[in-house]
Amino acid sequence: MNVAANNRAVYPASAGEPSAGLDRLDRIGAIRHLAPHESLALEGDSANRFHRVLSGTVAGYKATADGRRQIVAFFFPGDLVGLTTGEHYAYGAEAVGRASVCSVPRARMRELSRQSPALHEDLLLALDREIAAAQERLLWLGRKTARERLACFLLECADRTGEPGEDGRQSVPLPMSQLEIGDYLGLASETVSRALASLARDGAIDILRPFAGVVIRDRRRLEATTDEGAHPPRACS
Amino acid sequence: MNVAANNRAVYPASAGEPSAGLDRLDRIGAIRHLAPHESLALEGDSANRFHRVLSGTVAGYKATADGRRQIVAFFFPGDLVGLTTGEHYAYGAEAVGRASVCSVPRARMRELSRQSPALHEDLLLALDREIAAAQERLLWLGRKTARERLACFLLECADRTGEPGEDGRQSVPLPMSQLEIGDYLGLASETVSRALASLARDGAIDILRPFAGVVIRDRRRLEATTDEGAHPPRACS
DNA sequence: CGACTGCTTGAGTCTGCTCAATAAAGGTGG
DNA sequence: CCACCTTTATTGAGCAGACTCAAGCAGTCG
Repeated sequence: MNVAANNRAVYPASAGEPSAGLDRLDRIGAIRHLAPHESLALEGDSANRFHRVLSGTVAGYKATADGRRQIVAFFFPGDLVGLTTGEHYAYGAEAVGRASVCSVPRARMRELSRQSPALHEDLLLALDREIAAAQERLLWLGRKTARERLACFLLECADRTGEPGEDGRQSVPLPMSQLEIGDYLGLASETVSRALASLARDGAIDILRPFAGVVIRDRRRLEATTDEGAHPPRACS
Repeated sequence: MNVAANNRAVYPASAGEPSAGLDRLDRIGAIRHLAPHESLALEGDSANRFHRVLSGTVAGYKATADGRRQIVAFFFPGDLVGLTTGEHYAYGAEAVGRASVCSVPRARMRELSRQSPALHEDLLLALDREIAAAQERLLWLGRKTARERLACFLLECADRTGEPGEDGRQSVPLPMSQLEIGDYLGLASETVSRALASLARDGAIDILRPFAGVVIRDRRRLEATTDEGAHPPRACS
């Protein structure tokens, strides 16, 4: 069995070093500022433009008829929202807190990507990462406990947006509410609160008060929590 | 709120009418026959070729260190397995029952897709569908009950591989075991069995004995079960 | 015709949800 | 700048859906 390195999604270069190919999009798109919870697109809308996050955070979500909601992805600065070849958006998108995006007409983008192989390559990579991320999260939602999901989530955020702090402790700002974290992880907000408290109790993290993120105090321990198993320490067969 | 039509993934043309662009792949790839549970690729393997399913079914999966498994996708004839721009496979793949695939070196494919816009277009579409499918399933795993997941799954299979039978009842062969269905839906196999029995008791489906699929007896009812809510019929606010 | 694998069904347990009450922040307007 | 109101987080109690463990029963394949 080979599961060693692949249990967390990898985001080579989303926030840190925005790729040269994508950067040119920022110059041709229309900038739009979003208030907290303002909608960028609805699920099923015809998809004639897509967006690149400039600042803040955007959540992509799906919902059931009776109001249950599942956040399908968080988009941070540099990420592309609404990538699809299809006619309609597969998910709705709204701002988490204040945010700004740059909207590019899909037609214009196609044209550009035909001209620039670099841009084209970057788009494929972005699609690829979106698939990998979604599938990674299928494992979380299908097979992991609340504590494990939280640990995975915090490590993901740390790798994507966390500040360096390579002395063992790393500050991880979390712009979204615990309810939104719950909608991302398939948990009730109360469970998120409890799981966070539990991780803090174990000394893996410190919770910022008032809640605005966490500090990873013991990354090793957090990584271990990523796969600790549902039941108490049960031996491997 | 607009959630009407988008709660199930749509697979425009996977089995029925394989696209002309992709078909040419079958001529240049090496055909490989797989025994039940034979592995096609391991998670993390370097991804130098990908595969098109010719017959049978292939499962793509991820696993945790302690052996829990999540099937990320089922691939039916005509589907592409292991599409990625990245260096390594994001998931392992193995045959469900007997299967055959056609393996194409990635390098060769790149070349072809540069020459043929039709093929290129088809590949983008396939990627797109893979994303949409994965995200759809995030909603299932994060927010739906066992019965709901089963109903969604059966409808998905019906739309992808089911035989016509548009007189209200449709035969849906299920080549995979209930354990595998469980690994796909994030459920224990016993729960799958119970949920199936429950749907049959409600008259939505008939279960083929010995287990090899179901017959959709009342599609309407099955679709309703797709979103019935965790708790007993609770009114919408 | 056995041995094995896969499905069914039951009993009991547990994780995570719901409901509820309280507390702490943040935003607003006087 | 403060009182007020809203939103978000915390914590407890109880419930329930799904899991585990276990036994029994086909059906299949050597």
